[in-house]
Amino acid sequence: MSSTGNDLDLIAETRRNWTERGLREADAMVTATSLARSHQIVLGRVNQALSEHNLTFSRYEALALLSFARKESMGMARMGERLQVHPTSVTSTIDRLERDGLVTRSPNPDDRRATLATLTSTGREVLDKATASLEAIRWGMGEIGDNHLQTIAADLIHIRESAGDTINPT
Amino acid sequence: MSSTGNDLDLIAETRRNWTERGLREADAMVTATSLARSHQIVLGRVNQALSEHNLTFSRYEALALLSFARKESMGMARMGERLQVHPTSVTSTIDRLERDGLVTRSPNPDDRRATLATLTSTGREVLDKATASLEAIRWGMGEIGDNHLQTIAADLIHIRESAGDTINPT
DNA sequence: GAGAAATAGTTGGATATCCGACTATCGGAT
DNA sequence: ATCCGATAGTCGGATATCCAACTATTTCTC
Repeated sequence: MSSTGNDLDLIAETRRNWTERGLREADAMVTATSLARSHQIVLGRVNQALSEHNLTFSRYEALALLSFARKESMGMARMGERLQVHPTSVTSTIDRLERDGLVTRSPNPDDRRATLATLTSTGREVLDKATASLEAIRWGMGEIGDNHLQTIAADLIHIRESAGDTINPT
Repeated sequence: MSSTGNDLDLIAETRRNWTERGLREADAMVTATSLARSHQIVLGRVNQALSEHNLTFSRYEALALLSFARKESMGMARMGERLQVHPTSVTSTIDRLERDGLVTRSPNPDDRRATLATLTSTGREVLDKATASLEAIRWGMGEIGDNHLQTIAADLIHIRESAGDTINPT
């Protein structure tokens, strides 16, 4: 799972191919590709670690978000904003969490359009165990030192900023 | 699409929440989350740009890979290795490219198990136009300067290396 | 107040991805 | 030569994600 079986640098190879063809924006292409590959690696490790808890990263994120909310409960629209996914993705995620007994749905008494998702005690337990698993694998970051991790996160701020994300000073 | 509508830094907020709860590996968590968000931003822009060509990034990558191959033709297993996706994903991608007339399937005369995917002339045209669109948006990297892009790609090498990817010196 | 505009959530449809299982074929070992 | 493990590709099933469209409410506007 960790080794790719390839004996050549796939990204350097792609850069070479494109450059031969007179590509512009080679740096942007390489960065975008590196980002995609890195994400694939990290997400794969995280999902692997979460699979023993019958979770995926999406579901884990939803549970964690609820755990921080007042009464461990939150409206679904708000969840979509926080998780930055489409409302239909929230519906889908909560469907499965509810099916597995980790979350319950209840009507919002103050707004009859709205639905509240609430963490169950089981959901809380699963979340805590899953969090321990993620800490054990350092959220998929392998043996990379904190200094490098901080550098990566700091550099990625350029991308988040370019999309209009709010960035607070550390 | 670019602005999130959130007036707070979602990642800094998550760090704060987790730190209050005594989380270990906060840097790893922040980096993993930043990576996921950055990927989402870039992939979203890229897919947006490709949508006018009826392509997705996955399909674009497959076309580009074929365009570099001898005779613009390649076995599907090899495509999976190069694109680093599961064989069934290659089947699925080629299905759609074939449906749209951008690629054809043909038997490999040297190995009756194997199937060759070959770029069609239409596929080649669509690829070239799509490439121009991606260059125009700098592969989703916005206005970020090449110096920053190079830094990001260089930092992400730590992650790729940790997964056993082959890295060639620049 | 009444109608229009905005918001909350769901459903249906599409794509991408993985996994397990299955068929066909290749190739090596005895 | 034959049998068995490895390889190529596909199919069915599951999840995640988006978009368009639809219902039910709420809120804003005149």
